[in-house]
Amino acid sequence: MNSREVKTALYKEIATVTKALGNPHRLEILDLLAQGPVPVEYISEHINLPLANASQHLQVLKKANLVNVERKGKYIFYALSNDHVYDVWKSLRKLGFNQNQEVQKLVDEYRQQREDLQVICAEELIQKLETNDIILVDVRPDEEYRLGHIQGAVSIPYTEIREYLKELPVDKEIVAYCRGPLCMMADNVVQLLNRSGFKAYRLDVGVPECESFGIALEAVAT
Amino acid sequence: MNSREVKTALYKEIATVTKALGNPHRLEILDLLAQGPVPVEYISEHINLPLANASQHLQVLKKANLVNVERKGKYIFYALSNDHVYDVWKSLRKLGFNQNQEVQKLVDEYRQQREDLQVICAEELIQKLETNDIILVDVRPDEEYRLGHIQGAVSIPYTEIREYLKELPVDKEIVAYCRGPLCMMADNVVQLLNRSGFKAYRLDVGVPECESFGIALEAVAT
DNA sequence: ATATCATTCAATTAATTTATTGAATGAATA
DNA sequence: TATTCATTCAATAAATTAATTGAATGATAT
Repeated sequence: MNSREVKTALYKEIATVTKALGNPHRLEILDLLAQGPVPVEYISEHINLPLANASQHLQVLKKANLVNVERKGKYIFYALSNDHVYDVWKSLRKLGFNQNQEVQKLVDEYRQQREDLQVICAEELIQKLETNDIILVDVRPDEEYRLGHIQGAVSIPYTEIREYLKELPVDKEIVAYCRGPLCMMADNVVQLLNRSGFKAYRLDVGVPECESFGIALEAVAT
Repeated sequence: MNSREVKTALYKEIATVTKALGNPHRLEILDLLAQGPVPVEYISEHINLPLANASQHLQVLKKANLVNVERKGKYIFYALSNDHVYDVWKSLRKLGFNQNQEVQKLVDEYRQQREDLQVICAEELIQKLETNDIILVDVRPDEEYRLGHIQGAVSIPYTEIREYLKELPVDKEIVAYCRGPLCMMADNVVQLLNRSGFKAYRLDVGVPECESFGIALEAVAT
């Protein structure tokens, strides 16, 4: 095997993995799996994809070694096979945001309620946690909260936020977070909270990035 | 536009960019463009791809905003549109190496002459440059050397190394480098040098990564 | 042991991607 | 202004990918 042949084979191999990533549904699956291992059914429901279809895409990811499979009782749980996978997704996301005006426009349009939407970064959260007495709210589905959430956060799924409006203290700042930059669950919650008289912020990173910023996580023991 | 529609559009946009990356030839083009802006013809020759085919792939990259186009005289130069593109390629490369045993096997097999191949990392190069009196050799094609190389390096394209064997001093250590981890030009040179009685190493990073390790680059004024 | 049911498979169709060929463009130089 | 030639376009055929449907697995738990 000469150098040209090795090179051809190398790029082919890496392109195979890249191809497995090059599908909107599969990217969304990875973004969801970054929250923690979940069964096929959960994926199918949460990203609005027929079950057989979700399974098929998972097979593609599995063949590319991007996900791990583990059976627990009745369900088969899929998980990202390691941190490199999320790293790639992060850099793809960043590239998409910076290269593609379409992407930026989409997010900007959806977040045009920016007067109501104050975003804070990881460092600001750490500072607020140290100096202020804030309430940290995890607005993802409860399943994902249980798999892992920021230390001290309470779980209020975005679908249930209205029921908690009366219970939340108006005199404390509230920081809401969700899956990550492309996730809009926190946006909606923060908007509603601010319009209801609270002082609320959204965290600009999601649970998967937290540890790299020195934000400790914890999980609900099962 | 509701949240589901925004999400679908977002993932679709990012998947479009990812798809543009998901082809072996296009990945190799990006790896080459990371060395500096070159015309279509240069790409076609160096990655062994018919001209019309190379052009076609470049159009795909262009449509995805991954490359910039600039005419200079007779030639049209293509370049990576920004650092994010190389970041993605880097993380894909890392993922490919870690996930895919095929990739590792390929590189290992090609480098099975490991007795002859001592690899040093960026930090070790910096140390050697400070303490020892070494010779740093850029073994890429001269065009790429001129576009940018490590400060103080001399250009000895790997195709011409045999002609320089007599001129190189046997009493100094030699460090050779090339395009990056997937590039084998330095491997071949280092192997030949060591078998010819020199003390030679290969640098494990390429020119594009150098600056992030604090290794200064310089270019030949045109 | 068997019924349940979460998941995968299989087969079809439609859509997209790729390589190849030769012709067309169009900017730059003489 | 004409000619050169680097690059792109266009058209075709082959190969790959994706969605859909309903049937088939096969491990779990009763």
